[in-house]
Amino acid sequence: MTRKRLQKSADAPATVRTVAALAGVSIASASRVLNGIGGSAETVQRVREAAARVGYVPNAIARSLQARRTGLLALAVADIGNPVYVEMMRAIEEVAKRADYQLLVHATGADPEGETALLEGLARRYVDGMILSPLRIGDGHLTALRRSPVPVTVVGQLPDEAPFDNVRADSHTGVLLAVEHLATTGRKRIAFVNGAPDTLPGAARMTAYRAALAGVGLPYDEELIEIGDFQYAQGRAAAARLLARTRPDAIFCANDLIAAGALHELLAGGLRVPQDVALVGMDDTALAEMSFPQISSVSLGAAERGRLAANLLLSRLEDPQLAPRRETVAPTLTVRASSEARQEERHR
Amino acid sequence: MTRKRLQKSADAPATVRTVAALAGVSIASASRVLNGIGGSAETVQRVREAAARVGYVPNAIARSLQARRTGLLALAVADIGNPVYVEMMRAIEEVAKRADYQLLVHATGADPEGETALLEGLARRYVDGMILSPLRIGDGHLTALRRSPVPVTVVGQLPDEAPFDNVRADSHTGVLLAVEHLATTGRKRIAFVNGAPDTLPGAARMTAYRAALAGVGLPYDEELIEIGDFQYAQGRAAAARLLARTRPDAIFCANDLIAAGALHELLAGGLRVPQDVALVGMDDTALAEMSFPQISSVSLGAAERGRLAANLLLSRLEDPQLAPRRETVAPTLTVRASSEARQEERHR
DNA sequence: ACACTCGCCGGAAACGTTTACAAGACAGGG
DNA sequence: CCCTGTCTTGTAAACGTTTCCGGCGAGTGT
Repeated sequence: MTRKRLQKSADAPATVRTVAALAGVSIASASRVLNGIGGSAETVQRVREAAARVGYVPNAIARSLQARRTGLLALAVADIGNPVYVEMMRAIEEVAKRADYQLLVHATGADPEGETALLEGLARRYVDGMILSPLRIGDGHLTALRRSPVPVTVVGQLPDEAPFDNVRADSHTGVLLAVEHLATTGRKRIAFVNGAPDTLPGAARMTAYRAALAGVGLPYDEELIEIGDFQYAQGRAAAARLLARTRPDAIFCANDLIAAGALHELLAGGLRVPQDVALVGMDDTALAEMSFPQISSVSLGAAERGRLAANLLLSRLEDPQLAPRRETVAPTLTVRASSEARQEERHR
Repeated sequence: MTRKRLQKSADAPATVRTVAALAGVSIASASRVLNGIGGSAETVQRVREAAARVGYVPNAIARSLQARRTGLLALAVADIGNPVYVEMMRAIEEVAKRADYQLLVHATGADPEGETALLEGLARRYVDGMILSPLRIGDGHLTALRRSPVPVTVVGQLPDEAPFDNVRADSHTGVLLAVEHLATTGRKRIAFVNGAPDTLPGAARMTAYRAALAGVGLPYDEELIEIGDFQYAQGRAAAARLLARTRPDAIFCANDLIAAGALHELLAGGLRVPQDVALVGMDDTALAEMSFPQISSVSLGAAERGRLAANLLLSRLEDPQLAPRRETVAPTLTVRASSEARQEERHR
């Protein structure tokens, strides 16, 4: 049966059989040598040489089919332009690399079809597991998650009964931290520029804002609310509308991109930050540090969420029978120049 | 030979044979129905039903092995935290999607080992092609590129004789644009904050800066040069060193992250931008627009480079025999508030 | 009634790898 | 001299698909 064409069309990529034939051994021996298990000195030498001669590169797809694993993990995020996801990605990558997985990232662009398509595409075993951080989550997602042949860990709010590994931020406490901070430093008219209210974070932050106001004994005022999406441009436009309408003494923004936009509007309007208007963002990304003045921001622990998600996923890969787990990470507030107490003038 | 176990261990994922057995047809028929080609109404119905019952999800790995294509492209960039790569990625993704490829991104972290490892790993046919945008390029890269079984398009400088599809920016002209703009608006002491000089862009921008100075008839002054890397923090530190040492009337930065850092230092030092010191960045990313004042920046056409690279890759996938091609995209300067002409006071 | 086409079907090969298994070679110990 | 154990090798099955090909039944035209 070795009378198969030993020479293929000449430039077809070399396979293990090419190598084996050239070295004059069986494909089993060739494979063993190439994987560094067994083989007499003689065969090892011959196979190595043959492999080098034809420039043999193993076909990872075939290997994965046989091994039933690829060694790849995927991260799907809505918007990789948002630095908070970059942070999360870095954390995941570190954990993954330590367990000898490579991480691939896909930006779904917040479009739910893209996300389910990804679930139905990539997750068909191109990757061994997946971390998904959706902005919205619909029935489509849930059924896609359920059918997924590989484990998926979800970062973000998930219906309580959904049986998936899940890491969530505590937006509620995070918003509370920001509002309390602003209130205790004497601000009374605390505006809120939210992202899209039909997203999970958007909805959560909105209700948390109302609750927080009540908590510190401030009245809720429709006038002080504006809505954009979670991007810079829309956030900035929303801040502009807000400032054209009313004059808050503080603005809390649903993420740092929005906060950067608001800062821009404030400064362009000749207002001093924080003396005239204080500013607090959310996610505590590099952007908050890069702005001038630096923006106070509530961290929802993106890196920590990434780490946790990665670990959940890895442990599930080891033992698929595990019961679904759910972790929540605590927010922290970093106060920077944009919301320093009023009385102290800034100096440097 | 159908006496193979029809029931596997019960919870093993369903394969096409499971479906076929359940529907009482051959695997060939099952496969055909599942791919929507042929089949009598009767069988179509039975197979569909069986597939739904067992929650059949095709194994993409197996499919790819047979089809010898995966429908995936990869983009490897050094630092996904740099918005310029985000822009490039978006452009690539759009082109890829239109050709029915999905794009996966991997951040190599500028570490050359990671990059060659990626080439040798991913490119072993997990993806159909790859776009690589390395900061440095060594012999390791070149040989890895040569052995790669899938086509790789390189974005960035490449040795002239290297036979790979290649898209490059024109750093030289870009720097010239910036320096000429600053010079013609009356700036005489134009400082330069570079990134790592041992990277390809770093080296190119350095020599271009010297040439540009000569071009506009300004003297080259060591004092006006500082070096960081291409990140914000190092760039900012470099700008701080520069300002502690001397007093330029303009700063040109090798990318927008550095420029953002320089802006921070300038403002913190109480200097007015652009009245006291003008500022120009490079890459023209979202960051330049988000800063206050907005930063003038030279675009090296990241999106366009991405588009071109994607198209080169796609056309090579169609016809592997194509001769290697090389494209260069022209830079453009966007003047914003940070470098407006001196005499006009800014207003808004 | 016969030859022909046409659509559907199943068997089997193929994609490129790893690995279980058995067989052969050889050495050492009794 | 034989038995046993170790080491190496090759054959073949397996991973889960898709697809080539030959067969078969039904319909059509003469």
